Amino acid sequence: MRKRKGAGRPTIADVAEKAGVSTITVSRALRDPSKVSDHLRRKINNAVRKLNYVPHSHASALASTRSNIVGVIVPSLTNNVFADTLRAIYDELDQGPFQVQLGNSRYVAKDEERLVRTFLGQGPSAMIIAGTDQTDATRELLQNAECPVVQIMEVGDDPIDMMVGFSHFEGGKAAGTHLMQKGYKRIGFLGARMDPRSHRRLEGFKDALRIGGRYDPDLIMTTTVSSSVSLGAELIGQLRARRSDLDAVFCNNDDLALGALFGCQKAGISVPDDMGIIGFNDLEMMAASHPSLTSIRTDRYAIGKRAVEMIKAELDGEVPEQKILDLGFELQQRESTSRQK
Amino acid sequence: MRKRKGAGRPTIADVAEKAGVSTITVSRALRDPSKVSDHLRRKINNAVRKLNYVPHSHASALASTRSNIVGVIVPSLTNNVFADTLRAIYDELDQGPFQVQLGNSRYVAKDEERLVRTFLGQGPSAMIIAGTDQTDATRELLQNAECPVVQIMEVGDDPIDMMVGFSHFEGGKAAGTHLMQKGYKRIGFLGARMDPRSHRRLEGFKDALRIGGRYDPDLIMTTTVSSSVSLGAELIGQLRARRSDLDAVFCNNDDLALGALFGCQKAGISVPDDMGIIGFNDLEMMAASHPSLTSIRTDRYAIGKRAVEMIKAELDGEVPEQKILDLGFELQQRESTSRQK
DNA sequence: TTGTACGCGTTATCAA
DNA sequence: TTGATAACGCGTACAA
Repeated sequence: MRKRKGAGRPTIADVAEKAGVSTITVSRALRDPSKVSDHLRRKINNAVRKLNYVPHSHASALASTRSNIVGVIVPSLTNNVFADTLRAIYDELDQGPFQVQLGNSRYVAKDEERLVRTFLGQGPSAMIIAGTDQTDATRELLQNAECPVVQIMEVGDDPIDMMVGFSHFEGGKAAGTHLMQKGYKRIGFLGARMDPRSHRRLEGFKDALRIGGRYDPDLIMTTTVSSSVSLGAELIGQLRARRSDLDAVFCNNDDLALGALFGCQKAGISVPDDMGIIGFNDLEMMAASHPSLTSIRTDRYAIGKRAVEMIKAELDGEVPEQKILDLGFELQQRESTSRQK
Repeated sequence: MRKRKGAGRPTIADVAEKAGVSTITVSRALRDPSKVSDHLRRKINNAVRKLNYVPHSHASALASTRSNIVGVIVPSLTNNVFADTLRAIYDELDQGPFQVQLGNSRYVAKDEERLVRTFLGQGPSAMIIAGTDQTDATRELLQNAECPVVQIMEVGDDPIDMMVGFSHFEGGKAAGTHLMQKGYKRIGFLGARMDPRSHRRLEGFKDALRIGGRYDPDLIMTTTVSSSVSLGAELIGQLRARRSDLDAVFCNNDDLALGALFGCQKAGISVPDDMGIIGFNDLEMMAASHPSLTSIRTDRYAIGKRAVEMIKAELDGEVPEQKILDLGFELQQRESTSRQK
């Protein structure tokens, strides 16, 4: 007699025996209660409670070739922008039977591809992935995946499946337009990391300035170094050293904007009178600073929430109203661009 | 004949056939190459490559009652403090065969317990959990779990298994001592969230002030509201309204400290001359602000890194040098507490 | 609505 | 060092 011991915990067979039914009835009662009569369902639920039965997700995944995992891939764990979205995803998914599997691609396309491969290997219920700049191989993997796929944080023309986000090009354009409207003339751009979304913000910014006749490539200062507050102070210092007539900057993100503010304060430059500053994302601190900082507000929590809602709808067989959801953005004007003309 | 289709991808049996060996030999070659002869190992590795075989983690977990999952439970996804540690955990774990399973307890002990239950149900290779304040039930679950368990972010007397972190009590004490040394007399405390670690920082702070003869409970201002920069400005305003003679504050964390700085600037109070400010954690922005902000530096990345190293060592059967690892902290003095006496 | 029989892909057990 | 066989716990297919 060769018995293996297993994990020792109750199985669906134990529940079935206690409830006096077959295992498949228990299985059905747990996954879709409507398929089992009230009478048996009650008995089964009682047995589950008494035995403290917990479904064995690996066995379930193996038998059904479908796991309850939702794979989520983001390029950064420390960027606040993704933190809010992740929080929303966890908040939404924790209700149901799903498990989040989180991957960090570190802004490296090949790492992203590897993660997608690994996650798809688990037969996920759905995939959520940041951005629209996947490699061809990654796109193909996801297209062939038999599960809903949502690209988040931005929108574009060519979704793998679904998309929730906003247009970074339009966001950058709005920032540029705003600075011109406030009367600033020599308007610069500070950019860190310069991932594809940053590039699109820059393109939108350029577009606005060209239209306004104020585009000057000499005022654009970017680096691939990752973003930080200190870097904002550094970059604005460098740009001013190059062009002392600079009178406003659009910062790639809020960390840089805060750093630029500190840099100006150290150099004795008055914000907003001698220098206008606008950031991107509108993190909580932007409203609290002194002077308060203008920014482009994006609803990152909503992006995560809606992404999960779209997934749930598709899994429930609902026909989606739209595959692409543009949540837009909103310019929050504050003191840093409100100069007395 | 009733064939089910499976996931369609190559299985260990396909590899075995191609290599001309049995399945179990392939299994062994993959898990512990030293158990298989060079000759067969080479053939197997070739077959794996040719078929593009990827092990099926659910099947493995089912058969072995042990998954490659490392469960990680933190109380917040948006708090930068945990973001750095998480990044380290992902960096370390991405190398090996492990998968991170991340849970967000939202600072709710019951949610934490539920997550622990769920994760343990997956037969994890290890568990990492923030803090030392688990419920009795959670402790018992983890104690009975047949895997390494590391409590992170703080150290204490009574580890479930292992611990990596530092003493929040001592950190708070160092902050209080520093403010007294700099000559501040009426020293307050600003605290948000007030989770157990915040409480221990406060206790350390009180201890220092009592020793220095400067303890005044009237100068302690706390709230259970979650921390933010805006809140820092608000709290220091409230505390000053109550006690206009306040001349320094120890802020529970850096967000509050930055907010307190902004609050002072708005009210026309000079930092550090009329108000000393010290934060906790030393986020990157603290060195960049104007004036720069003193803080207690903690090495959050190292905490994650060391936690994973301890896990790997224990899984490799090594005898740990120590079950409790205190990584300490370091006071970073900056302008916000450097007044001209 | 309920049940029977079997397979999902892997590893533990025992034997050689 | 290698292999045959039987689990691991559950869901699918088919039948009643």
